[in-house]
Amino acid sequence: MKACCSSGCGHEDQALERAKASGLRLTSGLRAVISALHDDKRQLSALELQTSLRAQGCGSGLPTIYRICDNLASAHILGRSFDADGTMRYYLCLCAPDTHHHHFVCRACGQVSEVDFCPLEGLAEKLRQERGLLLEGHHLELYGLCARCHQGKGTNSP
Amino acid sequence: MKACCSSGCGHEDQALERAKASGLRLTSGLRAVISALHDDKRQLSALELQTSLRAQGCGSGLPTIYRICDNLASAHILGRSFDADGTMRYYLCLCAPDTHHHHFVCRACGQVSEVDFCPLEGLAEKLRQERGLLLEGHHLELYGLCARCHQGKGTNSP
DNA sequence: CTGCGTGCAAAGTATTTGCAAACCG
DNA sequence: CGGTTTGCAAATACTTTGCACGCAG
Repeated sequence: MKACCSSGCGHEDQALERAKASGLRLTSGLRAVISALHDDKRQLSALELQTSLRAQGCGSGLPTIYRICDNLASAHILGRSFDADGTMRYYLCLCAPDTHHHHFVCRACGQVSEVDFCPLEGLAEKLRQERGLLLEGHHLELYGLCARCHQGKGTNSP
Repeated sequence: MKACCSSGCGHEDQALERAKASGLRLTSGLRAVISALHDDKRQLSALELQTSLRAQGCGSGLPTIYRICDNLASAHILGRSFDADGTMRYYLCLCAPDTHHHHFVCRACGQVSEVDFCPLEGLAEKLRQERGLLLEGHHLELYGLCARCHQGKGTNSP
């Protein structure tokens, strides 16, 4: 029983469709990467992805995994970030590529929730008036406890 | 004529004091790192720091620079972040260690301004009520054009 | 069939570690 | 003087690249 997004979950197929639309070939490695990131909703490093792919029976090497992820990131299907020790991590980006949104990372289970609004609404205006700073963008990552880890008081282990 | 913080600028001395208070020895390498980060207000990588130190006549090697920065970061005198290609960068953190604040990085000149308020005031409440997410912290980086690069329309080159 | 995607091996680059010598306090 | 800091060399870890082969479309 795979944990999924609450809704009927066409997310995985949707990601594959978008990959195809971007001109990528739907190879077994690519499918496995999307599937892995979809099931395990944490941000995964290349090494973790490889482990996960092996469990699916896909023996892709690290270079291949990096390349698949690069391709998917270029197509805005995956996002990339760096964790505290500088390791690159990938996550499935379900929102439309042009939708401004943020990520909430659970400190306990590592799961990532997408937050579809931006809490920095009036900030650009404020910074411009008070400091003369022209705000063009921002990078925001939220962390804490997700609903399950918080309410259940237990670890929502993946 | 060194560009400085507008005010009388005891920032450099203040950082050194804090380092001493944390039990660090005020060696020439440490002084040079603080001085470099103070003058050039961008976020610097270890390699850039080395170049800058050499200009000051300090020939410290990379491992030493990493160690100095580690020490200063542990004492909350430096902050660390990773740029888009995963390289570690250090910056002087002038606010008190327990003051919650953020950084605005100028896209043109690279200079970092500290923003001493937090634009995410009501967010924790909102996330908890609407999604059951318990927000414990966040990482926010703002980028755009600083006052000089914006108003002067020229590049405020360092 | 045609060329993108993959596998493997090897190269790079950034960062860390070990140990003896140098230095701060 | 005693323990922290440094220098150098070498190790480690992560990521990228080159090239021949295989598979998707």
